[in-house]
Amino acid sequence: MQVSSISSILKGTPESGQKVRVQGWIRTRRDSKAGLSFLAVHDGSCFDPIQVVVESSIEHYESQVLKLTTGCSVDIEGELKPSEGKGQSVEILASRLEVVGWVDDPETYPMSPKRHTFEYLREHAHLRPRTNVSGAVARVRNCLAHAIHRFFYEREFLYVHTPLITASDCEGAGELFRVSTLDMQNLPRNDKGAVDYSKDFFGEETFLTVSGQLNVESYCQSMSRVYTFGPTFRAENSNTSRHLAEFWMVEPEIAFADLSDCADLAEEMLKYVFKAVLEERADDMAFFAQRVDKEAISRLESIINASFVRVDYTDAIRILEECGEKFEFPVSWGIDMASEHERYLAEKHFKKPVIVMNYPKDIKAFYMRQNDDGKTVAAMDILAPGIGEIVGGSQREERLDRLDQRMDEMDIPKEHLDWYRDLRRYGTVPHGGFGLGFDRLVTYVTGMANIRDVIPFPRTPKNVAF
RNA sequence: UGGGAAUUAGCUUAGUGGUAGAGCGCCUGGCUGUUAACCAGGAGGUCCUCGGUUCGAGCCCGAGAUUCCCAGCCA
Repeated sequence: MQVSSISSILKGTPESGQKVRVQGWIRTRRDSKAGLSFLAVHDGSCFDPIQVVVESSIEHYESQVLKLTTGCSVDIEGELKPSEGKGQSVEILASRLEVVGWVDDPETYPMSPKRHTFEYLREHAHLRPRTNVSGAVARVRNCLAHAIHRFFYEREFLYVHTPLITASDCEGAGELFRVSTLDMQNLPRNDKGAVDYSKDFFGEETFLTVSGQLNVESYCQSMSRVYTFGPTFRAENSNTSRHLAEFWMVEPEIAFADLSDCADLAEEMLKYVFKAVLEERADDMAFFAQRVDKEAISRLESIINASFVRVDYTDAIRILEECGEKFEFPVSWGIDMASEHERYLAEKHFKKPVIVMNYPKDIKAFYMRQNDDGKTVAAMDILAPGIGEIVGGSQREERLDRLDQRMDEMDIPKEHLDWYRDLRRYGTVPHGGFGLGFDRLVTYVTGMANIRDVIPFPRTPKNVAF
């Protein structure tokens, strides 16, 4: 007999009165000595489990059904019928129940049916998808990823698979993880005593990428509208609730575009995916609003229906200077804003996502386009309440002479970036894009407090156990 | 990487230098179309590790490990 997902059953297929078969795992078992057991069975297809009623007349009731505990896997057939109890509309009256896998020792089963701390769940990352919260996060994460691809596909963007291994170490986005096949116990040396990377796999030093942007720009210069969506790596010793050593980033790049076009794209994309998650994962979002963050749903609704605030860096600094708030780090034009400043703008002053534009050139990357004022570059950050920077983007410097000038000023070696400079030599166009921290997006949408709880197996300093 | 906090039963935790406590979970029994079920009973402890002070250390001191929070770096 064909297996139905619990999601499709709760949506009405098959209909009440028909035979159904489900496969899943026991969440809880409650017995009535009057001769019934109630099983909550889930299969991950939606937030809710389905209630299965098992009468004592079923085969192996005493020896098996009464021994079922949280986590056991089962294969059940029965009749779908309206529930006689409160709390669910339909339930399955079981006619056959097969225990596929038992739980060895119910007392020490780590996912016992009770509340667990997030720290505890992280230590059991392989079992935490069995919990309500991790399951809901997984479905929302999936929904967001799918919506992002859909958003770009509908707008004729090309999804480009940029490389994860790179020789460029000068993108200025942080410390890199080395990639090497050299024998660490016996490193080849050159005549100066330095490690001889010409003996390494690629014949030179290589690293895991910190961004796909430079590569995706190459495709942008032919395909017009492109994006990459993949893992990126930063070897920073960051110990915060919003940093990962391995995280996923969405990086669109558009040709014949300026900074304002980039900001428009980012805003449109965020609204699109917020709308998608509210429509497609209403069950999980209701759970987050109830148990994790009261504002989880209302926050997204209010953002969908309003424009993001756009403010020039120079004006943002003035707001901070004149607000009367005591900051740990003093505010003046030219500073790289600290968390407290970004939080003040997003959480207290504007109380919604803020797009800060046109930053001082000295605190931004070499590839960002210089503005005519000689002081700023066409860069933007989107600051989200509770998260901080969720998007960072810019219009890129499309003029080769200006790009070279910035590379010289910032001591960026050119030998690995001749190909990037070529893009300005042959049919250059104004273009730009942004990077969206996908895991930060999931954190923001769900209202979860820690980014380590929105990615299946978080990589942070001293943590690669799974 | 800096500053702070934490580590006691399967989990969450209380614990005042002198016999190790609770709630939940688990097991057993009772009760009930149950749904955070309820009632009664029971089992369950390397008090993070090493060293020190003390007649005596879960508690005081030192070192280490790990985790969390804040900050920095960023997405």
